[in-house]
Amino acid sequence: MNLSEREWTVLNALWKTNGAELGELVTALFEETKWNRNTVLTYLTRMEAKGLVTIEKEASPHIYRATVDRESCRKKERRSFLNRVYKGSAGDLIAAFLKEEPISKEERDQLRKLLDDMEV
Amino acid sequence: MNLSEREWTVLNALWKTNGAELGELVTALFEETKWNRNTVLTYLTRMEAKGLVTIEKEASPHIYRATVDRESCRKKERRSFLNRVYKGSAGDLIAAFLKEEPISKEERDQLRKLLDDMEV
DNA sequence: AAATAGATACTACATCTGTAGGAGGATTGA
DNA sequence: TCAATCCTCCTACAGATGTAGTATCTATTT
Repeated sequence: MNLSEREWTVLNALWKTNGAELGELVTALFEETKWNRNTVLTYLTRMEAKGLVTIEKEASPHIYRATVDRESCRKKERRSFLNRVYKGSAGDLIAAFLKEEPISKEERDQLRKLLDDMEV
Repeated sequence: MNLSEREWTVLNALWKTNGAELGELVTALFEETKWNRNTVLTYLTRMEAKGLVTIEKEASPHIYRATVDRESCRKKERRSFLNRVYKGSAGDLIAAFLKEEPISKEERDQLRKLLDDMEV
């Protein structure tokens, strides 16, 4: 299954920590989202049921951690985005981001290098 | 609101036409999705309620058209994807696609040109 | 010990999504 | 003209999502 918007938000918070208590997560998320504490708890519980999160229940307070890793979630999301929105045309996709988003000099050089490495 | 996966599928079909009848859409979508005719109709109806589609009801059979244009939908989706998955880091996003997706020589040249044009 | 603040569990509820089924009118091909 | 198709409308229903409220238990602070 694809992650929902909110699940991404929760996971982004979890990935910053190496296991966190509810209170920490609530605080960390509050600024961005204004979520109620129980809202966060509901997300965590549901995400545990889906296998996205583990809850260490022996600890008190419980410790919450992501069980999925960021890069593989990103990868799935890239696939989905590419096919859904660009019908698989990565060139168009990249060009659109390039035109629209500010990219630093260093990043540009790095991207050029990636392109050049493909010329073999 | 973001478009759902299925809404993208329907819109992709609509954008290929310049107004289509239900039967045409059902046929066009069937190969990819195997959707039941009424499923398609439900999507179209709901999408009309959301303002994504217009239904020309004077015509019989009705004519269905997208009211949103592809590029602006793509743009919204890019924003959403970039922030959700890459927290705004376009460089990382582009690098990931570059590394992973096959890009033709022509596209590479075009992307290089885009990069070079930014060097001013 | 009583009040307070956190944490957890359980429940709730409106929407949105995905996926049709059935009824009834319109069209058309035999 | 009668059956076979389409088309549109209306209804349904389960599961996912977004967002908490309540009740309870447990440390902690006064």
